[in-house]
Amino acid sequence: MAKRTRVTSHDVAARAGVSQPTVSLVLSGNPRARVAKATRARVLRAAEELGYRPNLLARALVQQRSFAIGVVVPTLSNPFFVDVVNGLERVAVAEGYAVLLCNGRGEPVAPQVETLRGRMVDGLIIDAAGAAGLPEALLADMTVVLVEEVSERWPTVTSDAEAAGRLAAEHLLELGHRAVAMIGPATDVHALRRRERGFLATLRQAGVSVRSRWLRRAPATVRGGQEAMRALLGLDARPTAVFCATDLVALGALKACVSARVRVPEEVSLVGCDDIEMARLTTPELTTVAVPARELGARAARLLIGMLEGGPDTRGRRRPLPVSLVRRGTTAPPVASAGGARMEGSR
Amino acid sequence: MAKRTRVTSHDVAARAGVSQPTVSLVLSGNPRARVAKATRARVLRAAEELGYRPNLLARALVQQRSFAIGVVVPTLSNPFFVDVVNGLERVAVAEGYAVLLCNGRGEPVAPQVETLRGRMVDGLIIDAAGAAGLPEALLADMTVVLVEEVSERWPTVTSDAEAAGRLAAEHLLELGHRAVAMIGPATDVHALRRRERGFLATLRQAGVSVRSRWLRRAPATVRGGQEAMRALLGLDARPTAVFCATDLVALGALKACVSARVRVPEEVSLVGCDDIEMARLTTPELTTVAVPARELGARAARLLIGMLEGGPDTRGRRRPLPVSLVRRGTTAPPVASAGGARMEGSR
DNA sequence: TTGTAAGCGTTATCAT
DNA sequence: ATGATAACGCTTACAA
Repeated sequence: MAKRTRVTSHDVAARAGVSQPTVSLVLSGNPRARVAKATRARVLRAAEELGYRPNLLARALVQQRSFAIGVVVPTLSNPFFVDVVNGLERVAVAEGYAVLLCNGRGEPVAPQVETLRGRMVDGLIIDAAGAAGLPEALLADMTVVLVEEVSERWPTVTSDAEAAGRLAAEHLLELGHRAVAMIGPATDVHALRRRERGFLATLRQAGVSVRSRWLRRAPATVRGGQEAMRALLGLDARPTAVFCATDLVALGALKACVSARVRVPEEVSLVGCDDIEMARLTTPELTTVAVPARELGARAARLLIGMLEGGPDTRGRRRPLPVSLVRRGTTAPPVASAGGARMEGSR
Repeated sequence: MAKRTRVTSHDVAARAGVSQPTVSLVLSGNPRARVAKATRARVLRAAEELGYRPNLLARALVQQRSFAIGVVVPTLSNPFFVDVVNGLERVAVAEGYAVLLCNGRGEPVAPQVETLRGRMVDGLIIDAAGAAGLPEALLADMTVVLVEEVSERWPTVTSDAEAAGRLAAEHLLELGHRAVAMIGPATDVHALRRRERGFLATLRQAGVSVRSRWLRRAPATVRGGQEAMRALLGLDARPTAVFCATDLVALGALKACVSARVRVPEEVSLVGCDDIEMARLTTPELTTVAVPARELGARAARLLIGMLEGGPDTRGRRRPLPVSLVRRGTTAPPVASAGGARMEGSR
């Protein structure tokens, strides 16, 4: 709020020579508002002249409805989440909802949810932010949709994360890789765990097991991928292929390979997951599994708004969004000599 | 808002056997609240048991203060702005302000500002979103800080954009480049214009002029850079070096070169601007001018909050934040044969 | 068709 | 130390 008091519906009423509720009647777009043409015109002109903007807070207070939805994402530094948000905002705005975006920045989300709650958002979309770990009371009596998580309690929108892992595994197996590693999630992010599970299960079914030293865990960041890959390259026995839980990790891994002068894909194949824009900008381009981020967001928004508007029961779990393998430059058949060479560490 | 009505201070009052204002007195953390220890304890317990959360909307309404600041950025798909937001959020949250983030998504910002205004944010930070072009009335009686823009009307926080252009030019000149091109901004984004101006002015002072066909304009996106670079490479006479207004553009340009099998930096040098994380992930790594995004955001937040709290006049324009050249792999001296070769277009 | 009155959940200014 | 009472700016019956 600015210091000097803003123009209210009272001011408009005074100027138009009508009562304040009449102003409200005219301006709130209430369909069954029966106002004389003349007064309506006067009110509209007065509002225009005064530059009147309704106070949405006051409106929300009385309507018990803010027409705002809260969105919690773990970070915006991963372009994947930016895409989810983009998809979701487009829908929300079109439906007349404002989006209050809470950037987790890696910090605990509870306070953020708290804030959103306090600001009386009509509903909440929580994306991969560990809603399961949230105190029960925090989300009591809230309308919530979860993205990329599972829950008995709230409806969810997910991608087919296990399929993502499976596709990556099948691709590597098909190329002939048997010495396969993975850089999985360091924290308990549901979708990433499922990618891992799908990957490992598929390998196992093919009779390939991932040695424990080849199953690394790293934060879902470039740096995380970089460090994990560095460790992998430092091992006596190296894998011929690595699946990374996210593209950001894969980009870090690729960087680590380049720094260590390990050729990709000749010496080691790399598969990411998400298909962020950056995946096409490296050389070689990153082979990855495309996950429909925007559609994930759009669906979540549609589902939430549907629930808010109390339409027919839309909560029925829809099937996960399909993912697809995108073959690019970081994967190739393994060379025969794999599994033994040792590198001297870079940097 | 959820359907079933939420617990209010009245409920707490009833349970604690006190009046509602007493509850407010206890819970609002008012320093000069003189409440008996016993009552205070009872109130706190009742609140705890009921899971009471104050309605920030109601509070804002009566206090004429929402403790929220609005932030408008042109897009979150450029990591640079994500960093600005990160820097700014850290400060805001520490100072007890919530951040209402408005993602421009390339669409006009007026409606977004409108929303923020309606939601009674205490102040507004507008980053490179063309606040100058906004209708006068829209920002009337608002407390505003501009980032990376100039304005007589509002205080601003900027980086030294002209220096950014100058550093890029000096670097290229030093390497011996004379056939120099630039991919500038397609729209009127102030900082980008100034980068361009600094670049061109420095070249001119060194007696180098940029041919008009070598001065391209493109949206500040990867695709924009890609297409502009493709056009540049298709020219009969090619430049030996290209300065891109942003890293995203430079990344696109680099990609275009790789696709066209034009070697960087041997055949063409590339300089970006911003120093986003991605700049270090390509091969070769991108030479760029580092701009302190987070610090830009942090300063803006500090300035705005200072104004809101009505501290001493902090509005005095501070000097722009310094930028610095980061020499990496996409720049090298030109080869002698430059300026003539023609490529057959890729794709 | 329009004005009056009530109330949304707070905080703030008084009496008591 | 605490309890009425009056805002804050709006929407929504209900009266006129």
